Amino acid sequence: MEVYLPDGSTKSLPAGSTGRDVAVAIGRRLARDAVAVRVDGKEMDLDTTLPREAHVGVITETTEEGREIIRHSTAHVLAQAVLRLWPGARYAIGPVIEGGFYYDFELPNGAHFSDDDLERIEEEMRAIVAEDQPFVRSEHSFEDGLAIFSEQPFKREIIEAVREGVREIDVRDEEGTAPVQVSTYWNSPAFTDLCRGPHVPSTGRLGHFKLTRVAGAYWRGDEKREQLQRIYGTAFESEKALREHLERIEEAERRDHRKLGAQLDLFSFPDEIGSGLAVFHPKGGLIRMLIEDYSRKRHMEAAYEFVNTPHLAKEELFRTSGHLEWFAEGMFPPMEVDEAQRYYLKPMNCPFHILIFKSHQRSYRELPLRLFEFGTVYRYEKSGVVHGLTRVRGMTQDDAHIFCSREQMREELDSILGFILSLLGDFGLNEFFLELSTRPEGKAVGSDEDWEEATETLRGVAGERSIDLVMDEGGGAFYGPKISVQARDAIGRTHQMSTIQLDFQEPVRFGMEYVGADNARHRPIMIHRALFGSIERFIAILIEHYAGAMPVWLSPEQVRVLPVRDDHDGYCDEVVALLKHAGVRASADRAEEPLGARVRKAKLMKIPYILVVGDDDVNDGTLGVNRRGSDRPERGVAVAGFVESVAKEAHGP
RNA sequence: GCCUGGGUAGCUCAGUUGGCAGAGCAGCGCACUCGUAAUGCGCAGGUCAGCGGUUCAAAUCCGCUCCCAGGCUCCA
Repeated sequence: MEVYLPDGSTKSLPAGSTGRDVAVAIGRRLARDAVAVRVDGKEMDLDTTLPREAHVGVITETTEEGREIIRHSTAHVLAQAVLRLWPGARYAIGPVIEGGFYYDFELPNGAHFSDDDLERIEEEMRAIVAEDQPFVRSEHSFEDGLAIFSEQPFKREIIEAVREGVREIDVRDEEGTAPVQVSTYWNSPAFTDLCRGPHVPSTGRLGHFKLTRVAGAYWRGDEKREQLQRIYGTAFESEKALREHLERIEEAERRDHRKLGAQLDLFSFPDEIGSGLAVFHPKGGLIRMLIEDYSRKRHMEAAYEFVNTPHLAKEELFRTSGHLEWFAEGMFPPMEVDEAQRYYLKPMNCPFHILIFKSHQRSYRELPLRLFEFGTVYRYEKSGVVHGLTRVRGMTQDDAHIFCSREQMREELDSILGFILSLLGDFGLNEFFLELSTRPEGKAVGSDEDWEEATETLRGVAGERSIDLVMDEGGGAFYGPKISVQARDAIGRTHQMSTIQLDFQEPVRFGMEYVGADNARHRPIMIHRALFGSIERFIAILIEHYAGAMPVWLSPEQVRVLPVRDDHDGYCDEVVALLKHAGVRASADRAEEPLGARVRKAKLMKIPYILVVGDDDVNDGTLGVNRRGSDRPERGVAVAGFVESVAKEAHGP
């Protein structure tokens, strides 16, 4: 038989050879690292007998595909371990997810896993690995499959779903045999699981895993269905790779903005105020002000106009806008002001900006009219979803609504996108991709044609940038499709930042018009856009991106000056005064504690420059400069030169 | 909302079988005057999240409530 390899070469092997034979024929090392094979584009077990002619690639353990197979195989071992420890447990699904896997169970008598169970389960899993049980594939008809899993309602439901064609299944029809209908794997006579595969050849191939947490999860993600017990874990090909992965997770935890926010005294969430409602302390407030001021400056340059609107409004406004019809579940319940009048906290700023547009008759000469506001909105997020500053119940959007003609919209959208990328870049976010969210089925207003035109316009604008575009079907707002800009942070995570929404509906609902050059009345279209998303979220992302060490221009305290002894105080004060005069945020920390302790405190606050001044400096007019990120302080730096260079850095873009 | 874990001093966390509420850091006071990531001594600090119950006795056991974290999107 002939085997075509990915590098274009061909190998002849005896008929009936397996994937493993191919790996062995290529090399010993490859055979050792192989976990599965790809045959004509399909992943298969190493021990699968190959067809007479096939394109075969060996999947090795260090590739993403190889790791997925290891993780998936480990999930089966997890299921087997749980079934050993909880006889009568029912098992549902155990897929691979990004960076790991999970498996869902229903334990007998409504039992739940606790954190302590994880260790017991891991131990049992190690026993299964030590037993080196082979993974053996067998194929069955639907009827046999239902019989094998007669005690397993979740497995039966999956088989039924496959039979009814609700789910895709990997149907293989080789050499004219009947299509595979249901495939199972067993790795000991006592444990069989329903699975498409492939798997590693035997459990002995596994072992570098960790169970990370337990959680509740609904069967098929449907909150009306059974709540199952989920165990999350991850697995790697080696102990070293596993350890590195766990260290990466720790790194992410170190960067957690909630933790850093408390350590750096930036903000807090007092219980007395309520869930998802933050207060900004002086240092956090300063960062916030700096971000807002910079944004205002850029918006001013980009010909936006600044408006202000209140936080609440009468029910009627949100009826007109459609929010009460389409967004009510995201809104706080109304306030009854008197019998006849109900007020709502605003979940969005758009209705208010529309009213500003409508305050007098508009001419085409005024368009595009760009109204900008740092608008604080309130949204009722379910108690389980609030998270630090990234998912809150009260937030301030850097929100603008642009009213323009249909002829202007494309150019306007394009310039907004350019504006966004440039502004985010100034904050050190430079890696992006775009996401296009389309009409949410059953949750949208407006005609199909309008949606089509809006979606295509956005697609066109996005397509002109050389940035990846991914689709998010059904993810748009009720009034229109949107482009969101996703940014990648310093440790590779992506965050949704900006959104641009194109809206033909609100202008209709509010009866907006302008007078055209033809002296006739026309309907404007409306663009909603927020660049930071919300200031709160944006600050959270910056904190995590920079691990709390904000760029100099955004650091609440840029320079701290430490006199070695108290007879250096006078010189220290002079240096602070010079820095302040140059527009640098500087302060002194007197010699009431040992120098080392003061340096440490300043380091913990992640202050960009720590200056130490002592006898030599007083005599020579110099400084000792301890720069953030370097552990070697520089002595004898001239004051004037330092002040000039740090002042430049302190002012930002 | 649901599942799991948690809530003890400002922060991080101990607290055994139910038997006087603990430590480190931070704060305050005194001494120390120091050249680059923790000076020493002392003092103060608590409705053990809240409410109810069991008990001679509850941080600890039971019930309810509130708050926080993770998960509930990844599909054999």
